[in-house]
Parts: sequence; structure tokens; C-alpha cells
Amino acid sequence: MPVKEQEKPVVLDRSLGIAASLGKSLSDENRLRILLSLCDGKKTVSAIVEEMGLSQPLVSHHLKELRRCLLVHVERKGLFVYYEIADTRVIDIIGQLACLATDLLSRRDSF
Amino acid sequence: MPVKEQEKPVVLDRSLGIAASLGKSLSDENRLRILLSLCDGKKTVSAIVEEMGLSQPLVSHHLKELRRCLLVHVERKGLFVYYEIADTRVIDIIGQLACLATDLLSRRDSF
DNA sequence: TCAATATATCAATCAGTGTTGATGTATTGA
DNA sequence: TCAATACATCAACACTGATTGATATATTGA
Repeated sequence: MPVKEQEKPVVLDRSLGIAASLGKSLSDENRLRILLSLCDGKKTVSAIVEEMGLSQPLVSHHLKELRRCLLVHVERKGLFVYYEIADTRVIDIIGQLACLATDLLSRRDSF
Repeated sequence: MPVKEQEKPVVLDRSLGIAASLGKSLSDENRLRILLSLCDGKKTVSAIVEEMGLSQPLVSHHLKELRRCLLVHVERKGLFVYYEIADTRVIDIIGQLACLATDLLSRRDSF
């Protein structure tokens, strides 16, 4: 499959490392679920725990990873800690990943 | 940060697993470099080895992972095995990942 | 100050993965 | 059939990361 000219962005060469780091954050289904859940707005850890059906330490662990990649913002209000999506573009990217993945799969299964 | 209504795609709930699987493939810098290198067109393993400066078994290993996620096509021609990108949308996604990552980083560093 | 709640961290386990060097396999040409 | 080349696989290692249960920390209200 020939690729259009200049399809490869040149500027990327230096940012591939951090791009891979972001990819790592998006490589776990629980983290993707958490990010999608935060589309509704900022939520407390306990709300996420209840919604995901995961243990509280596990949710904290994943939130820490999302924080490490700056994908979420944190805000403390009294007893509660609120997490929210830092940049909604990540939701677009997740959507494209899922769309591409299903396309690749269905394309293979149809042969 | 309030999020637009219906920003979260509903259909995704079932494809999050494979989306995460794709994310895992994009979580290694060497694999991203290989994918970008394949933008020039199909290449042999030895060509990729030389271009990347990685060992041949390591390149084969990463190509196997890209194959597992159906991100590349393989074609044997005599002694040589040619790899090519299966769907160029993955290049767009890598670009968006890198762009988002640099934005998030610069936004943090400016405070 | 104390009890209660929310969240983070710790310790431990287990599976997975990136990397390397050695070896195996497949294809071609002589 | 044999040698040479291209590629894949294997064995081993270190390292990371997901998960769990226990414990620590922080905040509030009494």
C-alpha cells in the first residue's frame, strides 16, 4: 500500500518517546474506562471505584499513571479528591483507536 | 473542565479491550519508529534493521507484535520478507499522540 | 483531641515484555 | 546437494506493571 507523500510528520521524530509514553497510558482497558467515565465531568475517587467495580488501591494506581502522563487534573476539596480529564483530545484518540482496532479485526475475520 | 455532551462514544464500550491492545502496540518507541519508517513504503526486515540500528531479532520481535495487532501486512518475495503498514490511520493517531503529549508537557512546564 | 471517612502508599505476587546472543528455518543459486 | 543469505525463534535475563490486602496519611466534624 503506497502512502501519500509527507504522511509521516517530520516534527515527530523528537517526540516519539513521549508519544510512546502516552501510548502506554492508553494500553490498559481499565484506564480507558476511567478516562471515558470522566467524560461526564470531574469525579471523586470513590465515585470512580463504585462505577468501575475495581478496588480502591487499583483505581488509585491507575489514576497515578494517568497523572504521570498529565492526562488528568487533580483537585482536593475537603475529604474528596476530584479527577478530571486534562485534555479532551485524548477521548478522540481513544475513539480512533477503537475504531481502527475493530476495522482491522473485521477485515481479517472476513477472509 | 466540563465536557461536551456525547463526547464519549457509546459504541466504544465493547471495543475498549482491543483499543487497549492497540495502545499497547503504540507504547514502545522502537515500534513507533518502525511504523513511521514504513510510511516510505514496504521494506524488508534487513532494511528496517539497518535504518533503526537495532538488532535483527529485536526488529523481528517488534514486527511480530505489530503483526499481532494487524497493524502491518507481511509478504514474502524470495529470500526477503516485506512489511508494510496495513492502515495509514495509525500514522494519524501517532501524530495526534505526539502532539497531545508535547502540548501537555509544555503546558505543565510553563507553570 | 478523637473518631470517621477518603485517598494514597506499601509489600508482595505474578504475568508480561524488551533485550540479547545463539540457534533454527526457509529460500535461492551454484 | 551444499553454501549463503534473510528471517524467525529460543533461552535467559532484568525490568516493568497489574493486582490484592494491609497500612498510612489527610481532612473534617464532634
